[in-house]
Amino acid sequence: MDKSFLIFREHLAHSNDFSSEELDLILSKMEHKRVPKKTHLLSIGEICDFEAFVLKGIGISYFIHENGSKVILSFASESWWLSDIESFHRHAPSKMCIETIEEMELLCLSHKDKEELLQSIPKLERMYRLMLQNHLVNYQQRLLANIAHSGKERYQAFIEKYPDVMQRVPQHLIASYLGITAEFLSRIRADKN
Amino acid sequence: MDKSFLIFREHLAHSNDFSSEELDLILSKMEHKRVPKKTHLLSIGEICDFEAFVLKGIGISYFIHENGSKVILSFASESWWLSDIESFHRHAPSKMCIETIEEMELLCLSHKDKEELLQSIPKLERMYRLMLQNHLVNYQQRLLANIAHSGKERYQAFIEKYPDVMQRVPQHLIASYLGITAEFLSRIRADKN
DNA sequence: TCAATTTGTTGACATAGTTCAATGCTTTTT
DNA sequence: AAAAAGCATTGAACTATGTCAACAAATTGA
Repeated sequence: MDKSFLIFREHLAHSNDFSSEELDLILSKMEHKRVPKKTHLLSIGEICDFEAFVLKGIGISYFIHENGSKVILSFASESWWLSDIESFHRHAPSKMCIETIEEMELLCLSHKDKEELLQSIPKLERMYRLMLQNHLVNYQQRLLANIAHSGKERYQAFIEKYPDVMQRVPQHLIASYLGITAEFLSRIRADKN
Repeated sequence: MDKSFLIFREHLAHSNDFSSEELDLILSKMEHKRVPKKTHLLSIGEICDFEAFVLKGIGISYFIHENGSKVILSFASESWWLSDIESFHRHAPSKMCIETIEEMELLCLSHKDKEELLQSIPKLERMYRLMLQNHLVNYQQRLLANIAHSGKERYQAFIEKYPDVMQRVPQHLIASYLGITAEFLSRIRADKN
């Protein structure tokens, strides 16, 4: 077993009690991929057939605004998942793009393999449900922040919460994630207080 | 069996294949409640111990902004669920409020009963997972709209998507849901085109 | 190592959306 | 039926944020 898989085993073991055999079975279905930086993993209109656990590197998912600019939906670095949930589950053409920023190492699960795993390890269903719940709460809070807080406040909360991301991705992508323009973010940062 | 429960049976049967016995078991755990209008179901700091399926009426969940105003997180009318997922699952003090707007009829499930149901009907776990997925996609799209669309566009999308809600709740709450002020929504509506 | 591209900054101006205060209209309460 | 409370509208002034354009700095690539 590749040593780099450890981060994933730990991730699974963390909040769940899978047996060693179950962990092996899960891992056996996950395809280890190495992807160069600035590479598209999913384009608009394609059907997303992966749920990728990030072993290394950082990637983004984003929509394209009518005016052509990117709207960042999420960043995914080590121990996060990268996928278009909607497309993956409904087998529908994706409305978003996914691409790498740095070189990435991923563990990818296909829809078919995921269903098989869920059949053989019912406990997994629960893990996914809990994961989705946490995810959902995150989106709720982000929506709330976008409605109730200023650009500056959102920026400050962001660097507090994701200091590493701040270092690893270009500022204009963070601006987009925060729902402000790159220029405005630059001004916020230039502000003395 | 109360005839009004039918809407819930249909809801469950719709996308899932529960046996009649399973449906009965689920229903047996759900407490039927009638709640007058303008009634608090959950206040900040309380632990939310219900997931309520709406048989009738309409309610809201909202946060209180630092300046004292409400920020509406969601409306819930017939066939929707009303709960604070975060508080319910983590047994944590709630950061939001839930209250009725019209008189409501609810089917409430407690945390303990939910866990018991999940034990006896593993298929339920899957249903919840799928429900959460849809929910999540909704929040993603709403976040996206808040970042990428103007107040006017969001308003137009809203009346398109939830024409009934528009009729049933005061305008200023819809403004809050959309992330704009009541005054600005009024001006949008006054606009000729 | 030089050119090309991407990224970040700054200024001047434009605008979507807010704030506050006044007013009239409904709905609820008594 | 009157009073009170909540709700919607409007005007005027204000502010957070966007746009466009120019430029500087950093990174990448050949």
